[in-house]
Amino acid sequence: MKTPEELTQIFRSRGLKVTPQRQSIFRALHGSTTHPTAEAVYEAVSREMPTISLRTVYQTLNDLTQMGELLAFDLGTGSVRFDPHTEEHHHLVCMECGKVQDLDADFPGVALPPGNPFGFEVTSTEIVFRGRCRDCVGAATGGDGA
Amino acid sequence: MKTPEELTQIFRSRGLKVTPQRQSIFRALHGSTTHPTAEAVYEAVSREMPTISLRTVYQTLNDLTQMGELLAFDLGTGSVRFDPHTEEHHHLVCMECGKVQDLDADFPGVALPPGNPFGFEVTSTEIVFRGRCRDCVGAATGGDGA
DNA sequence: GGGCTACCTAACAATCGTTGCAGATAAGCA
DNA sequence: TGCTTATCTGCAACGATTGTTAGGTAGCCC
Repeated sequence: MKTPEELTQIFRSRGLKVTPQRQSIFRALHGSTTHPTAEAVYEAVSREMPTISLRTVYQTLNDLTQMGELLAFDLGTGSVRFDPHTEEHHHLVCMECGKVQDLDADFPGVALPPGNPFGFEVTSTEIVFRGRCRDCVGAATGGDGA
Repeated sequence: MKTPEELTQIFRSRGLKVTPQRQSIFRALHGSTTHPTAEAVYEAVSREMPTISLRTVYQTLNDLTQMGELLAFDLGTGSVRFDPHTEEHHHLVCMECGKVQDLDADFPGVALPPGNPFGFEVTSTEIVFRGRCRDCVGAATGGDGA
């Protein structure tokens, strides 16, 4: 994720206005290491700007996504998540609590079979490991959730 | 996907009734090689049973999913898709038309780093190739969509 | 065949995430 | 400062899905 300052430059250079709302969203995203939903970003921003509307947050997140400064993905957890980490990487999805972790490992063997039998033009490859995160494993085997 | 006959057995053995509606849904799924939405299953079944309600289709699809006879997944195409192909496999997702194709290839190198640094317990691994399907590539490069 | 009970339909409301719209507001520039 | 135009906000609406209710139907077991 670029810094709020860089994003400000980018917005200006595209003729987009840099409003306090947008700056607040930039900061929220820059400080986030998770994969927030639009709702989560809205909550974070609301703390310093209580009058911001959810609509504006969606709008700005979509703008950033279209500009490639943010990735949007939907792993079946109910709502779209935004990822400030725009380089190709993979995900660990906990089926119990819905948490999503980044995985930066490289998987060199992952490519479509040679000859491209599907005629499919691959833009990005994502590996999703589903299962249970450390916390949920611990809660189940060790401390029985109490 | 098990055959309609097998599913009939399974339902019976669980004390669930095997109604014509359910049988029709079994058939629709068994004959499907795609990843239909609930709506698509509803349309297919409606052809041979026009009075069936969408509610019943949702109900039965959820039952099958809970029994593990069907996989439900959401790749960000707007609605949940059901996959009669319950063995581990992968997907090609067209970002243009939303189509989803199965990929049965095996990727032996895909596993979390040894030592399990994340404490993550993997249940299933899915690889999602995003890009453009044959049809959309063809429409863009060749016949300009006409 | 009869009875119990699950199941089905129909209709409607509600939920949730997300987006369209219209009018008010303010950023950026001269 | 003043203007132009992008942006913001609030609200309504949308699409997918589920809950509910009531009444009728029919599967399954004896």
